[in-house]
Order: sequence, then C-alpha cells, then structure tokens
Amino acid sequence: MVGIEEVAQRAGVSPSTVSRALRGRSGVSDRTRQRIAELAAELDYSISRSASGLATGRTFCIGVVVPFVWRWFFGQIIGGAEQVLRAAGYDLMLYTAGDEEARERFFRELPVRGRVDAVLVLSMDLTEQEADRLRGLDLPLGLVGHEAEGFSSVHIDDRLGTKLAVQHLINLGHRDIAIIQGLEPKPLGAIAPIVRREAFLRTLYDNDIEPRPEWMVPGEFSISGGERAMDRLLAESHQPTAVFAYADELAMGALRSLRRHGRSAPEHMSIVGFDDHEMSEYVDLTTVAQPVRAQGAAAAQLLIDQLVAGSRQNTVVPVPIELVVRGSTAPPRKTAEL
Amino acid sequence: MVGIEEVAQRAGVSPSTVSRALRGRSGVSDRTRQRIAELAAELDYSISRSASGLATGRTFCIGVVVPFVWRWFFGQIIGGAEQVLRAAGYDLMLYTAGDEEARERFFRELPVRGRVDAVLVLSMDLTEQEADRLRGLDLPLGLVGHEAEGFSSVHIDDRLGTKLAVQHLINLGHRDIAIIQGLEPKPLGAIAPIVRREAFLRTLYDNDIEPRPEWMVPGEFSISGGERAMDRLLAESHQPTAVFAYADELAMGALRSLRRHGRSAPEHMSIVGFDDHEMSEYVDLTTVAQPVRAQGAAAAQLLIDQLVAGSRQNTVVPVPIELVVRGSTAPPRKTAEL
DNA sequence: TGGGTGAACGCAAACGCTTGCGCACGAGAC
DNA sequence: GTCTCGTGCGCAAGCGTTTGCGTTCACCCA
Repeated sequence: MVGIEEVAQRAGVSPSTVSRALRGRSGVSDRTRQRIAELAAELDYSISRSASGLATGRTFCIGVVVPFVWRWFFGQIIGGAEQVLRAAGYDLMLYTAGDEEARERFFRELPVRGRVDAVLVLSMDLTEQEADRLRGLDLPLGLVGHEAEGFSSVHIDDRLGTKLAVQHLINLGHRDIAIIQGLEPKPLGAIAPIVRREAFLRTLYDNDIEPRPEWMVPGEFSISGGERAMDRLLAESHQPTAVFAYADELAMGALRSLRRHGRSAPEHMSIVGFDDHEMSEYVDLTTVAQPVRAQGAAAAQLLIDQLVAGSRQNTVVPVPIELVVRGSTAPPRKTAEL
Repeated sequence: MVGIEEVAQRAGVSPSTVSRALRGRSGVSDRTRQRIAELAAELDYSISRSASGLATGRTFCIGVVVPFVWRWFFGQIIGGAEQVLRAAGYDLMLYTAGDEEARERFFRELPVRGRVDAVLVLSMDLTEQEADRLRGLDLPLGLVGHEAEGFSSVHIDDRLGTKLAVQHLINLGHRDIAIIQGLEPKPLGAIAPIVRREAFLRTLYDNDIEPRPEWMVPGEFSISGGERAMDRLLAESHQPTAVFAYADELAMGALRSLRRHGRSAPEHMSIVGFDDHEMSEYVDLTTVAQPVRAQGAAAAQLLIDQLVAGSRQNTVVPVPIELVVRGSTAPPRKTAEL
C-alpha cells in the first residue's frame, strides 16, 4: 500500500504539498499539482481514510438507518440516497433497526458515533429519547417520512394522500369503507399509520359517514399481513364495499385473500392502496403514488448541502403525491350484500 | 466527545490500560478492568474509529457491492448479511454498481480501499480484470452467486435449478418450450444467465427436443422486461406452450403480457420462474426456490470466519434449491394452437 | 535474605495524514 | 537599491489509539 510519503519522495516534494495538491488546497503551483496528480494515479495511491479522518475529523461517510432493507420501498430510497451521496464523494453505511432488539441496540450503542458525518433516518417514528440521542451526536440529521425538531426532512402529506384515496372511494359511491391500518400504534412504530388512520376517519366524518370499529383492522406490514387483515374483514357478518389499505403490500395481501375467498376486486369490493409499489401496476391496484427514489435522493442532498456549507440549517422538503386510479376500484354493486 | 485520555484520568490509570481493558487484552487486573468499563459507560465514551483504525489497520467495516439495492433479491441478501455482520461487530458499507458507469468507476477508484476489512460481492459476474483488482486489495473476499478464484463463495446450482424447471415442463407434456433469458451475455452481465441458458438447451437435447432460436428471447431484468419478452413470443406465428423465465420478475412480466393479450396461465401457456420471489406465491407462479437471506448470511459468515481466524482460506458453500409447483404450470392444451 | 518470577501498569513510539506557521524567493512599487 | 507583498513550499505538531518494551512491586522459593 503506497502512502503519501512515497508519492512525495517521487515527486520531490514534501508530504504536505502532496496533501494540499490532492485535496485541492491552495498554495501549490499548477505544475506541481499536475505532476503530483499524475504520480498518484500512476502509483495507484489511495489515501488512508483512517489517517485522514483522524486528522480532519471527517469520515466522508453517511449513516443510513432503515427498518428493513428488503422492502421495496426502502430499497428504493436507499438507492436514491446512495446515488447522490456517491456523487458527492460520500460512502453509505447501512444500519438496520427493524425489530425492537436491533433498534434498542442501535440507539444505545450508537455505532455511527465517530464513523459518519451525518445520519439519515428512513421512515421511522423516533421516540423523543431516540431523537435526542441522535441530536447529541451534533451531526447533520435527515429524516424521510415526517418531521422532527433538529432534522432536515423530506416527506409527503400523509393526510392529503389518505384523503385522496378515501374520497375517491366515496366519490365512486362507497359508504361502507374499511381500513387496513399499518402497524399497531406502538411507541416504536412509524407515525404514518396514525396520521393516515386519523385522516381516514376525518374524511369519513366530513362526508357524514359513521366509521365502524370492526372495519378498522390492523395489518402487519407485509403481504401476508394484509391477507390476514382481509380475512378478518371477510369474517364479519356485515361487510364493507371498499377497503383503504395503509400500503400497497397490504392491499396486495387483501387482494389475495379476496381471491382465495372466491371474490375479486372491484366486482365484490374496491381496494385502494398507498405507495404505488413496483408491483401495483401489475396487479392493477388503485393507489396513492409517491416518488420514492426521489425522496431518498432529496434527503441525501439536504445532508450534503449542510456538509459542504458547514452550517446546520434544517430544511423541510414537501413531496408531491398523486392518486393513480387503476382497476381495483369501481362503484359498489347494487347488490353489495352477496 | 470524550476520549480515552479522559477515561484514563478519571480512572487514575494510563490510556494504555484503558485501551487494554476495553479491548479485552490481558495485563489488566479484573478490578481495574471493571472500573474502567463502568467509567467508560458512564462517560458514554466511544472509541474513535479513525484513530483505532489508523493504529490497528482494521476498520471493522465490510464492503458490500451490489448491482441494485432495490431488487427484492438483493435486499434480502443484504439483510441477511447485515444481521451476521452486526452480530460480529462489523458495520456494513454499501456500494452499488448497477450501471456500467457506476461499475467502471467502482473498480477504478476502488473506494473500499482503506475503508473495509473485507469485501462481499453480490451476484455480479466479475471480469478477470475486476476480480484481479479486488484480489489486489489483499482482503478476504466473498461472492454470492458463483465461484471465482480467490473468493469464498455461496451459490446455488444454476444448472440443476434450470433442469428442475424445464424438466417439470417436459414431464407435464410440453415440448414447445421457450426461454426468457436474463440480460444479454455482455462482459458486464451476470454469469447465471449464461449457465441457465445452457442448462435449458441441454435439458431440451436430453429429451430429444430441438430448441427453436425464435423462442429464446432476451429479457431485461425487470417486470416490464419480461412483459416485452412475452410480447415478442406472442408475436411469433408459431407459439410455444410453455415458457421458462430466467427470474420470477421476468415471469411476472410475462404473465402480465399474457393477460393483456387476453390469455392466461396455465390455460394458454405454462410459465415457470426462478428465485421464489416474495410475490410469486401471490401470483401463483411455479418457480425454483432458493433461500435468499440465508445466502447473504452465509457469505457474511465466511468473511467473518476469515477475519477472526486471521487466515485466508476460501470456502465454497453450496445452497440447496427446490422446485415449487404452483398454479402457473399445467399440461398443455390439446388444442395448443389457439 | 537474596534472587527470580510474573502480574499490572506506564512510556513512548508508531499509524498516515493535515495544517498553522514560518521561510525563501522573485516581482513589483517607490 | 530597499521595502513590501504574495506565492510556493517545508517543518513539525498534532489527531486518538495501540502495543512493544521496560519498570515496579509483591510474592515465592531456595
């Protein structure tokens, strides 16, 4: 492994000059700089990140905390973020904190300490304690999904999205509308489920529809979670004519359950999801589309901006959403009771 | 940020002793060690990774190189790997090298240099040059998907998997079988497409079936890629009764195309995929199942083993596969020409 | 009682890079 | 010809840990 010393010797200059030349600092003549750059390339010199980090206090690394890597949604965001970070010369360090144990451990040990220059948190509703722990790092912080004090953030309007979806159902003539909610509102859950649930209720009220508690079922965040949720709905004596699902994956599970019970959408029941998952077009699901990759990219950019500016100014970027009407929603059958 | 010096002062010992105590080195009395541990916890001391890395030459970081983060398949593998790495005290640094530009850049700049203790490459067919570049790092190397000199690896038997799938179709009575191949065999592509294609041909030959070139269509690795591929097949004057798709995502696209053309599987055409994607059960797709998360975990473990042993011994772990028969395959219609 | 032994710990030199400061030198201004 | 100033560069002191080696001290055995 060739070090800065060797490059310096070959170039006939001191290590300081090599350092300055390579980092683009002033105080080096163009001729020398050029020569050093060539020499470095020729020798395949690569700076020691540890040494550089020790000397400067910067790691050129961004920590990204995510509940699950293997969800399409998160993969997209990470992909978007990575592209921006890479372009800015930063590496991405991945931390998953899906289950409670991993999460507790992450915030206790805070393995990002001294490893990263900024932290990006994806779609996790942080407890005040967790947020504080991160704020204590004194690093630029980013958040995708909602807002929090001390964080730059990028997020959609969950309230509006929910309203778009539910109002769409109502406009089609539905009044018997169920919701498959996200995770149970636990302290460790995401905040979006709560917001969407409230917006769901509000939209019903605004249309003089009385919600029925038995039509508000929780759904674990997965296809099979959605399937089980729909199973429960179908087990009710009186069934809704439409369902709003917290996420497309839940909606897909609902569709599967429907099919297993010999029903289909939208003939027997209309279903609308949220996210516009890659597969949603495939299964012809009406949904609320949000740009996913772009959110990751935008959040990463906010952090980079802070890092290059050296300032700590938190920004909030709203993200547009859109109702995409596909084949899973239609007016209710006259003979809804089948 | 409290450093080792402060812990040392408060404990009334030298930094050396603190270092030894915290790293579990011998030469520290149990009483002192205990005291230091408590003090470190109390002060929320966190070691400077840069400094430690500089002194030891180890980063406790593993680089993971992946073509795309947002594919379900890779997300799963990364998730599996992360869990193992985290448990062993390593962090995960993510590098995506999906398109040619990113890939070329990655192998030229080799940003992992001096940043990681080992490198894990996921499902990328490395050119000899690329593999050499990595070998030049003189670090433990891991590979998921196939084997390569100088790498520990974890992979399935693509040949066998393909044979299982195609033979299944033949056993059902199909003789007019098409293949939707993976990426065109480019230098930068994966090696699996080539292997599966060859195994496909061999299985046909072994059953005295003559392959038809017009029934071997390429498919870009995505749902819409599969859709376009099936469009091409359906445009042929003489059509196959069954299709083997390189991956489930391609198969799903094929199903979509089929439906768009007013056909369906398995009535008009049988379709079998590869991977057992999360969604495959949902769309009732017959496929070759491989454990995905487990492969990531196993590969990570191979690297950890090398790192703790300090030796450089490459191991190859074969991974079992299994044909999962679902509803997308059936015997051909008598009136295949519809 | 003296010498040997091992445990517990401190000293100081790395590790490889960065950067404030100082020096030399040439170019201009007077 | 002196003075000033700016440019280009080297010196050396960090940055926070680790670790080989040396020292101290208590203890044991001859």
